[in-house]
Amino acid sequence: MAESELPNLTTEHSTLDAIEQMILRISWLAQRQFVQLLDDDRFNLTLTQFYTLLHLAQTNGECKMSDLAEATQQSAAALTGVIDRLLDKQLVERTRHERDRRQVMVQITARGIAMIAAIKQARREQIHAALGHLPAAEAERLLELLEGVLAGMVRALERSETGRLA
Amino acid sequence: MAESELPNLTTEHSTLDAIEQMILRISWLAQRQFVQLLDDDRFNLTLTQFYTLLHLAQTNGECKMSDLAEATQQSAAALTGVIDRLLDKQLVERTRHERDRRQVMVQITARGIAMIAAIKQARREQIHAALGHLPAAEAERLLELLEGVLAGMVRALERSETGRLA
DNA sequence: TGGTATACTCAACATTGTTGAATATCTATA
DNA sequence: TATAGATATTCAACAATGTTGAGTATACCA
Repeated sequence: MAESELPNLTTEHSTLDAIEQMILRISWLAQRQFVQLLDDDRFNLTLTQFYTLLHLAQTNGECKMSDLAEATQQSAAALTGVIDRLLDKQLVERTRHERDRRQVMVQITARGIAMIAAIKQARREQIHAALGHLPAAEAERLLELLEGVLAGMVRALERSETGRLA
Repeated sequence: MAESELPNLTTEHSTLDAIEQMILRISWLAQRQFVQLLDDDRFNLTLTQFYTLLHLAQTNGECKMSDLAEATQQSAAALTGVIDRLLDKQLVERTRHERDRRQVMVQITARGIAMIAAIKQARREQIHAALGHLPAAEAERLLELLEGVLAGMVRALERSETGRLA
């Protein structure tokens, strides 16, 4: 399917090129599928809001705005607006750092934690529908390989960022 | 929808859960990385513009607005604006269907084709930077597994769409 | 001919993203 | 202790995308 619709722009493409196409298509589909889920009346979150809230759920306690911006790959200015809307939904709280009054600290609320848990459960059902047929051994192997992919992408992203941000 | 075939959630789903997390994170990073690339002065495209142009490159000749909207998962109203901007950049042309004057046909220009080719080449270099370290055998195995993932996701998405769209 | 379906655009609005300026606060130095 | 500069964040103005619903033009059918 993927191979046949590639308009062979160069002579040959390697396994890596095929993996690239696959990752692009899986990313597109995964996000679309997930956006569909988040749009449900129970959640009513955007993708950006979810990723931001997820990071807050994963870091116990408070999180500095600038750290959160870096972790979720957003500019500080963009994050301000996202947090505004999460605040409206009472999913996070915003306070000032006690000693350094410049810093704004964000913390997830109990309601936010419940929201993330509910989304994860729904997502779990979705992923089982998509991948439940995979034999356990294959799943293990896939996980290992994906860990390698993620590590490689993080490194590549960090390298390209030092060239533009720092 | 997923309830009927819901595998027992109480037992042993840690690997699939981990894969789910991994796919979410990789999707997020892959998209961000790609957006960064498209933002380059050479291209200056958004993700939506790219996917729209890509589909036009893959379908030789003209494409109906409504077909293009469905293929790229956008509403007709949203697509109108996207095509407006691709038109400004002289990457596509817009004409009317000769017989059915209601239909608007879009076609990629030579300049658009060159743009897609250049982006694919740059993307190829990016993926090599991220995954070039993978041994060939691992890459082959990863590709096979990703094909399975993609097939599962397409099936799951089709099932969930028939329940809401059709 | 009239009525309805189809194909698309437009208008109004929300969210996200960018950049650069503004504000508040901390820190180091003379 | 001033004060200059660095740091952390927000704000303002704008662009792109997305949604819904209304409007316009065209096709088709009875």
